[in-house]
Amino acid sequence: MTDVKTGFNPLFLREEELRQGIELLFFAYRDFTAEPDAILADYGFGRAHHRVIYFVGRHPGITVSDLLEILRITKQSLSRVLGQLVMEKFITQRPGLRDRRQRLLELTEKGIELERQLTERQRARIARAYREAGAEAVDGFRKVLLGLVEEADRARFPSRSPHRRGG
Amino acid sequence: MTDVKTGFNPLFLREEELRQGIELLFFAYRDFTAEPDAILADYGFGRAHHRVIYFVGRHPGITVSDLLEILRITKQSLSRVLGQLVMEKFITQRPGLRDRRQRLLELTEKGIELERQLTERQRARIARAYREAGAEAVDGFRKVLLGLVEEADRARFPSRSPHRRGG
DNA sequence: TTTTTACGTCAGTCATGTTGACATATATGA
DNA sequence: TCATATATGTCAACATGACTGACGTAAAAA
Repeated sequence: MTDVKTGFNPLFLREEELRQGIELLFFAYRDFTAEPDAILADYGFGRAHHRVIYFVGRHPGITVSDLLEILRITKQSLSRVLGQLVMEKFITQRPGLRDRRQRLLELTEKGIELERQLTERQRARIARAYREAGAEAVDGFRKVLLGLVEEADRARFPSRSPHRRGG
Repeated sequence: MTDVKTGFNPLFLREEELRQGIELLFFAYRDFTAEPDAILADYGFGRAHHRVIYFVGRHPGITVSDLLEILRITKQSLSRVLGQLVMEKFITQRPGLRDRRQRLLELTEKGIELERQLTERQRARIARAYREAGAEAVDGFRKVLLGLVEEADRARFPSRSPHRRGG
């Protein structure tokens, strides 16, 4: 039985531990977004633009509705940001082949360059944290974060294939 | 030497792995904030109110400047949100004892109740993720997230004392 | 006594989200 | 073929939460 007085809890779910988890997420996310935000400001863009650029870069040819599902915002919100990015030639639209109602989105060369510049900072930050924490910690990080994500979106994260040593 | 062709990288820092980390953070944070956001809407509050309520609850008697450092926003931004919370009696202010210029912030009973209601959802979500991932994964999660946080703020997260089994 | 600090306020602006209504082109099913 | 559903876009109005800049006040510190 759980011993409240001594602070021992077999499920490791003590209040303090959970609050630290909450705060780690807050501080990590705060610092994780700060660097790209500064770069975006130079372009007159904001974090919303980064998200669009990121996911279009990640899924070339993505449809507007798929992007909306990822971002969980309204089409009107997306429209403003996406419109700017298309107008300023960071993203191109082309009609779908099977379904010509769709506007498939892709980064232009310019868009790829900005995406690279933005994501580079975040990649470097993650890389450093991964390196310092070690491979085993990275597995735990992934496992817990995946548990925080809604069931429906977990399929976006296939479990890694093991490292092929020399193969 | 790193073998690019075979995808083997001894530092585990392959592009794909880093992008998955970036996306895990995005999706986890998105879903982590969605539930409290919905509750806050019932009160006519937003995420900014949650952050203030959370950190005042976490550090009773916190000063305005300390809160500003945590949130990394301007005093004008904080002012509006904090002003509402004080006016609607979720938070009280009292002058500092040693320094009477300070306004020490504390949650009222009403504030504590709202904080509990909001944080409960996040705590439950984290608790579930922790439970499903296991203690070892939790350690890794903490280690990596801490590495993402700016050096200056890492001291906010003391390393856990080991579980005392039986007192 | 002067300066600095902690905090507040007024005013204006911007980015990003919302709801609601309506429009258009295309796909799909009866 | 015709009706309906879907993918996308647009206009308008609004709320939240961030920003800068300027100025004010009380208390601490030099």
